[in-house]
Amino acid sequence: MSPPPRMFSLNPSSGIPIYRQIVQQARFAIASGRVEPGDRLPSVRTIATQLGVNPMTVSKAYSTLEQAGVVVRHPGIGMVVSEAGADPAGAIEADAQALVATAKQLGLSRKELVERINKQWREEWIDQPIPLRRSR
Amino acid sequence: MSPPPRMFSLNPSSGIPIYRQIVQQARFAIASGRVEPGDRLPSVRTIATQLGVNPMTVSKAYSTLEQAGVVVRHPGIGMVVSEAGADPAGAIEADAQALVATAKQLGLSRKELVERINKQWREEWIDQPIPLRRSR
DNA sequence: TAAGTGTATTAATTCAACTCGTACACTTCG
DNA sequence: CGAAGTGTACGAGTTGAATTAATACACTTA
Repeated sequence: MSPPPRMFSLNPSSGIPIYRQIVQQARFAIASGRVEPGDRLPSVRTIATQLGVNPMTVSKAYSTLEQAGVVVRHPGIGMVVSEAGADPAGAIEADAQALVATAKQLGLSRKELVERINKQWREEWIDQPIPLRRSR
Repeated sequence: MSPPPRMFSLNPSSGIPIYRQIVQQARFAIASGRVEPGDRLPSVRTIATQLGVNPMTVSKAYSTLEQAGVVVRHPGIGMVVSEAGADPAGAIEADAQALVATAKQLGLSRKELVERINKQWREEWIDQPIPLRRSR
């Protein structure tokens, strides 16, 4: 009943902070269904050892995920993926709200804003998540 | 004759950088029609004197506006509002780009993102939203 | 030429983000 | 209870981007 060997891996040359890489990979793992609500994430020390970083760095990642409602803290047990955590829409709620507010302030119509989003969608293909190291 | 008495003003307690305040106010002035394409913006030194800041600070704001296509530089003349500058869509480009990038990373489809925007649009009817700050 | 435009260059400063070391509170389970 | 596991509060160190400014310059206009 061992979880996937290595859930996280680092890309030192990416320039992305360690704790953010962990957050990203956890979110992606959940979004892709590799980890489901109710599943436990690896312990802070487990990940810290695997990645060779400080436990506090991992803790910061977990706190971020908890703040976002992706995960729930179970004292003495660890971090468990929440039900709502599986919904990726929640993760962008804050950004979406801010964008809509600005658009309205500038007098943009809803259609214009949506059109802008669509255009951006077509032009944007960067930012693939860090490749997962799957040992198999 | 005399142009609008004071096109720009500073809010020192806002925490928003000076040059960003200038950019914002210029954009709102254009979006609201107070300044139209073809109009000239006040000179760098005029604004610098009025606000008591360094000309370079104003210049940075103008460069930002030029970069965004809001304004065109006319050597020896000054900065003139461009035709495309009247389109407020450009002002939200950065935020839209960030939102799309995040959504893609989370595995959201384009339709789901747009639906999210629409929902947010309906729920949002604040009178004077605080302008966006950069998301970092 | 005189007076007006914007800006390249350089430097000082600030300030938030990031990471880590240590010690602690807590829960589980033998 | 005690050992071993969970996450974390606190504090400090480092770094790097962002912001603002002083100065001198290139350019256009009239």
